[in-house]
Amino acid sequence: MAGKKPSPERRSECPLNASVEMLGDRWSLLIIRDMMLRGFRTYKEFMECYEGIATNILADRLRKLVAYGIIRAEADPADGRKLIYLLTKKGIDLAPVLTEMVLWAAGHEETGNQALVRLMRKDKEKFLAGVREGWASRQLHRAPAPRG
Amino acid sequence: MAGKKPSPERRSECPLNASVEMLGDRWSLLIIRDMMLRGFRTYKEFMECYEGIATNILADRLRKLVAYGIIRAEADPADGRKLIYLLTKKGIDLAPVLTEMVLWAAGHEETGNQALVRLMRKDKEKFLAGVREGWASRQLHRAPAPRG
DNA sequence: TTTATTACTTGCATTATGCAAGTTAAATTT
DNA sequence: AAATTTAACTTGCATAATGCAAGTAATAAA
Repeated sequence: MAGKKPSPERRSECPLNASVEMLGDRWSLLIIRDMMLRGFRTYKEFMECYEGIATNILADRLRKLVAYGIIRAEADPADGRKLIYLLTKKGIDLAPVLTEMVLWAAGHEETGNQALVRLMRKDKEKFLAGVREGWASRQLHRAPAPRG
Repeated sequence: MAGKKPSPERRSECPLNASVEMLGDRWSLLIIRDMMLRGFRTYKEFMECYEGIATNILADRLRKLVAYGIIRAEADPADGRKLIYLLTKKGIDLAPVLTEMVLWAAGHEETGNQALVRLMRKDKEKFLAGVREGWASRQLHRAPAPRG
């Protein structure tokens, strides 16, 4: 198994705590949502996030997500200014977490994006398979995301 | 449907954002874990959380979780000093979220509590049914939690 | 009636977040 | 080729959240 790090200074060994320490803030999961469901891949695109993330926070979260192995960055061969951020396997594996969080909120709060919710509810497994294959964002949005 | 509140000032209508605004911090989900999986019900018990929550933060999070309708508090008829905190339906419905977060971390990080992880992996649906029926905490821990 | 317990609150230091402006390198326009 | 844009940040500073230690009020136990 490549990629299981011992992690030096966790508050506890609990796997939920590990998730919370990596993802338990107001922005990380929203960035992952924009990558997974909206096909966003560049800094500038992430700045267009509905919720209005601050630029220094975005830079910090991208750095941390890379450090955790949830996303990776590579240079755009077509444009030397751009970095392209991509979900790793570990990042794509967050799809079930995002899905359950969406379904929970949609079931208990007044929320929008009912198209997404319906898709998730109708066939959760199919939706997750779609995310793994990378078509979820194109399915749901204008999705300019070409394959990496 | 009782209990769907319009929520005045969300950063966006996205259901994931709604979840993140309610649960996206370093403590809320750990408190819910301790209620759901360890059978904790009082302030003093929550203070024993593995990760060492500060008392003012605990008070704040309990207040917010009550305000969100995720937990509720009732007086202990047997001891006037005690308040008993209980998960609502909305709170119990977080079981799939917690489960996926646990499985994700356990699959990608070095973590402990493998008994819990095995139970979740072996039969996720059965585990979730157990949480709903309230036996999960007794299954997994010393669990002094009698029924409410 | 004194001591303990429970569930907090308060005050203050530290850390994280948010906002506006500035920087660097690479591309595009003139 | 020079000037302007664009992309991806960084920096500085104000505000908010978190963490720590100590204190408080109500009830219960000794």
